[in-house]
Amino acid sequence: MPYAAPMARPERSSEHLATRLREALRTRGQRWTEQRQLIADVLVAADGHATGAELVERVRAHDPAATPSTVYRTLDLLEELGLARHHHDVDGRETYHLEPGVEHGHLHCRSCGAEIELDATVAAPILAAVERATGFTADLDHLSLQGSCRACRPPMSR
Amino acid sequence: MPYAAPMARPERSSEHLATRLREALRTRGQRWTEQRQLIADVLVAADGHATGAELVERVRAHDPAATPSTVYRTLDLLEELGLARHHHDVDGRETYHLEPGVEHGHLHCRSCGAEIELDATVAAPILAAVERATGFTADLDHLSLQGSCRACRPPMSR
DNA sequence: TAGTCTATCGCAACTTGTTGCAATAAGAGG
DNA sequence: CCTCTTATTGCAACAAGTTGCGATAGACTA
Repeated sequence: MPYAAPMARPERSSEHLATRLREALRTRGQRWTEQRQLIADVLVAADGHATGAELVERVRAHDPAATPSTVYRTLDLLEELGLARHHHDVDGRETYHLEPGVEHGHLHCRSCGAEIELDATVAAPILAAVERATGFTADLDHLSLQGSCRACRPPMSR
Repeated sequence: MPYAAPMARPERSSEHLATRLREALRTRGQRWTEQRQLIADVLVAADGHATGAELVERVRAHDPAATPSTVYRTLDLLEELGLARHHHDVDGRETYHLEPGVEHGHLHCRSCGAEIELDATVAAPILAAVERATGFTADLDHLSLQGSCRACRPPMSR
């Protein structure tokens, strides 16, 4: 049994993101454009994680007229609408991913570079420990730890 | 009794950092320069936390000839020598602080903006919970959580 | 003190994002 | 289909860091 099993994800088809985006924009009096469709599609295609710069590059591959400012503004918008998230990776670069619908945290292994996602069930005892130790209610979505994963941890340390 | 008391810090005088830096540089065949002295002094004076840009600005206030590249390279060097640390704040900006000699993590309250430092004693049960839940050995130095502190948490939530 | 080796510095160009503003175009109404 | 309002876009300038390279200057030796 894996100790941090990949979580089951809700559907993530391009059509669904596009639809949700389109509806959210309508109700806010905002506009549906081809660029926004394209950016949503690219983000879907990048399913795992992608940095801002990577997304800009991929969007421009499809539509050279698109500018970084548009891409970043659209990503901000997706985030505002709760359809995507970003956090800053170890080098400070922005990393975007679709909002999986399920809150989750990240573990980053400094030896092998692995990124492990942490779902609410696995994280619950951790958040409970935070609360007991500090009185602080932490957001799972912003829980991002670095260290050594089980495979990389030197057997003798501690 | 505060739930996350400020930790007792070891001495942090400018002289001590400068001395440690000078010695570390010597043993590595590296050089002691006025700029490095100045940058170390500025970092000491900024005791709490300071962003990279703030440090650059303060260094240039004392020595307008200093360039950003030199400041950032020196900060990297201090980090390599274990004398300073940096992490990325909520906006992705680099925040530097002196290595306090004691590992610690950070809690950031999203309501009031408070930054709370978390020492090893307080954090121990949290790291233990991480290990139990995931098999992952986390670095306290990179533990950085966002959420609501005890004072800001809405009384009825959860 | 002078000479030598090479680490460090300043510069300039580049990367990753962000922001203000004028031009464009989405979408609603006639 | 045309018009009008204003959200969105592209542009250009800026902010925060990073990197390669030639010039400068520590620090060791004689």
